[in-house]
Amino acid sequence: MPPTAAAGYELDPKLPIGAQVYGLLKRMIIGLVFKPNEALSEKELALRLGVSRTPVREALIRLAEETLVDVFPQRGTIVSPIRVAEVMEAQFLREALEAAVTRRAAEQPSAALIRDLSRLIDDQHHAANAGRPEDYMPLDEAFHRTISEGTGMPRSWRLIQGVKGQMDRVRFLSLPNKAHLLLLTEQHAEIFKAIETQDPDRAEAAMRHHLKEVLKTIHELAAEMPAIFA
Amino acid sequence: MPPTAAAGYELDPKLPIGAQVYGLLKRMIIGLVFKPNEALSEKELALRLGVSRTPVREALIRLAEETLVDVFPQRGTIVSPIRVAEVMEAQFLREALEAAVTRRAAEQPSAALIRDLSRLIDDQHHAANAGRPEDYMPLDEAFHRTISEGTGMPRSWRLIQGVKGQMDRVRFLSLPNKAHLLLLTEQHAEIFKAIETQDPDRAEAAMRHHLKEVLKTIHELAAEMPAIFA
DNA sequence: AGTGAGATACTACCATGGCATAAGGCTGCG
DNA sequence: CGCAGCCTTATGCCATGGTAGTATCTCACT
Repeated sequence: MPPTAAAGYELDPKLPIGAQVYGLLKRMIIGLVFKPNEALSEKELALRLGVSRTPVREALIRLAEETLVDVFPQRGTIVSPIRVAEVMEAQFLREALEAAVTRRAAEQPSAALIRDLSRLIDDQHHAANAGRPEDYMPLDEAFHRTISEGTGMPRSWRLIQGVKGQMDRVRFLSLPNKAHLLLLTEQHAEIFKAIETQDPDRAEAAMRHHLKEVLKTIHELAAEMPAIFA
Repeated sequence: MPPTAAAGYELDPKLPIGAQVYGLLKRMIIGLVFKPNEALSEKELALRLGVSRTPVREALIRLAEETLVDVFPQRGTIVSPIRVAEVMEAQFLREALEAAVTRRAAEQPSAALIRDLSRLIDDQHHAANAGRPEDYMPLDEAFHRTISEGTGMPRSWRLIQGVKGQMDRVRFLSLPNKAHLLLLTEQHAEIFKAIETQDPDRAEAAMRHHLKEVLKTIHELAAEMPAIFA
């Protein structure tokens, strides 16, 4: 999880500042530290992060491309509201991409891919039983990233990540419980088995089914908390 | 050397400079005005375009995300070489996205979509018979964009555009002749008919077949002119 | 002649300052 | 009392200067 809004932004001056600011702001937006419709000022962010406005601006431009912020020229920048239509489109695009990649993975899985996925599922099983979502989420992310990158498609993961932000923000609204984490792990295992046994149809179907889990919560949440939706 | 670059590439000071520089550089890279592996200096580009280095830098960052340029921190920026593996991945991702969108379009096509596509195909037929590729390319682009945006998925077009650059650069190497333009139009018409008659399977298949046309030329070209490939 | 170390010249990177523009409040008039 | 127009204030946008880092070139030394 990101540091809180109040304290502890530790930026490493040795690494490119712009990229760090981007990652930090993105995590804070997804983690709802910055709420939808909240104003984000270049000047104020730069002040609070202890950097100049240039890298902040670069980060905001990148976030705007992912529609996590809305930039109004000469007026201001706000955290974008959660627009149901956009979340649905993101879901659709992610499913299209990840289903295709998973199918490809199942066609010719490398030994390294099998090994990495297997290990990740073990770790997920432990984290799920511990019941701590904050430990689980990075493992979930790693699972999906590994399928893309382990199949020789690094760019597909970057595209998926770009659309995923909208969905993650919704997901963050509902803290999954232990049972839910175990269910997710079970679905991951199913995807893995299909890849391992080189069954593309089954792998694609399992991935599509898995991704639809997120969708289920959206409509419930939209009804519960309409304030932060567009 | 004049303060502005080659004629026809001038910038409107009233519009956001950064976005204009991005579009201009992208067109020049795809159009091979800037050759693969050619060095691009922030300072020199700014000088030639008559703007400051800041918007040039912003444009280069965006182009780097599309892997049209490679930025080496503190060293320099070059036009990325045409990497066959990247072109193949771009092709794969584009097909996954556009096949899904086309299927969706065929499920519930709006009247406006039918009308717009129909008109575009007429225009393409005329441009193809005239045999001028430079007139045809914008129409081709519009056809694909219209399917995405006319189906309520504006973001899908942005993703497609992001990966398309790599492929367009390859396509630019082989000037299509009149027969080829007519073939493309025929394929567009087939996609259109499938959408119009609400036949998702046929629409998706037609789009996949259409997109594979580009692939055919890649390997031939890679053999012909290995110099500009990675 | 070959090699290594240092100076140099280049790069992208970040900081800062001035600018134009648009929203919102205030004032004066109807 | 209501509305229109000005003005203040804040914003993002662009220009420019300084900094740190890297490759190359030079020259001394082996």
